[in-house]
Amino acid sequence: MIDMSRVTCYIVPMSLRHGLLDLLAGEPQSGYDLARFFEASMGNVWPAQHSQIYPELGKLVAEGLITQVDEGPRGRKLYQTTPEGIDALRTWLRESPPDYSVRYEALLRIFTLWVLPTDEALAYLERDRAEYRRHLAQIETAIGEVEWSKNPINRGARLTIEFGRRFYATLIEWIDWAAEQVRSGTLEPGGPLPTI
Amino acid sequence: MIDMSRVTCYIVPMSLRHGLLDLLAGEPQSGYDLARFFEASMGNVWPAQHSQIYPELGKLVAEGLITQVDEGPRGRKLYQTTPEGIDALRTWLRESPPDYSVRYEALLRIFTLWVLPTDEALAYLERDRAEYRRHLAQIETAIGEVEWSKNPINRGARLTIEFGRRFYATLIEWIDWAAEQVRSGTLEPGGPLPTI
DNA sequence: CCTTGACATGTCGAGACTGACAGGACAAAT
DNA sequence: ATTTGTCCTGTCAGTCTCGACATGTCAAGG
Repeated sequence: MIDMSRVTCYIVPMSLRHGLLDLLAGEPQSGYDLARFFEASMGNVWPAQHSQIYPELGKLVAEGLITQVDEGPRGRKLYQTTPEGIDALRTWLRESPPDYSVRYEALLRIFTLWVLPTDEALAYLERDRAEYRRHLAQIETAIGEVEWSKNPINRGARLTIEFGRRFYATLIEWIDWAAEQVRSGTLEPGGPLPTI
Repeated sequence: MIDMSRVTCYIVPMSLRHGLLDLLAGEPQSGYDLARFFEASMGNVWPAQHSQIYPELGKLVAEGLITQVDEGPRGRKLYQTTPEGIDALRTWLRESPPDYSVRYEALLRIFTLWVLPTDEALAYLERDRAEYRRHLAQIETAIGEVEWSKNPINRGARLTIEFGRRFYATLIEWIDWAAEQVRSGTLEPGGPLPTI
């Protein structure tokens, strides 16, 4: 007899695989394309290295969720999502609960900023700010360059990209505020409470 | 001879350990406290389960970065960060490059929203919106309840919490915009391009 | 008395993820 | 001719992370 009281696990992370299924639902792409595209768009909410992408593509082919539609120069393999793959995406959205948790190391570090002297903390925030400006610029470039109107897939992606834009704009506004607080001595002993 | 051309790795993730070092730098806390606190504050940028926290506390004690300062009822163990632990935090901030990547599964899903019919996509966004409102409310409660003025540690945490507040406010504004786009047929074949 | 539920600490196996390693194809420049 | 650089696919060891499992304490209420 199987002890059914023990069988309580239904968790299905596998975010990467669903990201890939989405990206391969439009134009066929290679693992190399995907790795680069991840950097620029989906990578803003779910980063992935090629070392993780290639094995996953293999599994997806084995399960019939994508197929290799062509082979280009230098062994370049082009994949595309099958109808079964699209079904898998639909099931994923419908059946599994979203994971609303956020992981952001760069912000975790701000918690610890009090261990640095004020001037060093300010320099730290300045470096972060520059990074955020880069991200914002990159997203705005993407918004300007890609043909979003093409199909529902691209227009759907445009929705998320728009969040990216607002996200980095908010980050920059926030970090300016934070720098102002630090400048006024918040991180020093007996310093003032941050004010909104 | 060691082939130095191969020694190129310096990566130090270990975010959790530094999160714990920060949290234990003020009032002594137990693993149980930390697990609960993670949910409410640091967990907004770096979630952690107790099953990961307890072993990490053991390692930190072994390395002398925290010490057990007291034992309460029910075997409750109270830890506090040592001066060496604070040094480790400072070194972390100074020597290791921040990881600016964001992981957010709930937003990854929005990429794929086009596989659902418009009405179902709208219901999906509505559920997300409710979730974001919950998070925002929780953060605003935390802002109102905690004594942020106490010390630099708490005031530093207040900086990050403030970002959480703005983050969820931005999410809600964005999702209202996204729902409006979906309502106007963006995810249907031949639908309009999202407009800002 | 005994059940229920919150408090509290811990382990474990499996899967996710990373950086490093490895190697081949093709184009352009030297 | 050969070097350099980008393109392109892949593997692997080690770490991180999670859900499930396991165990025990204490207080309150029935």
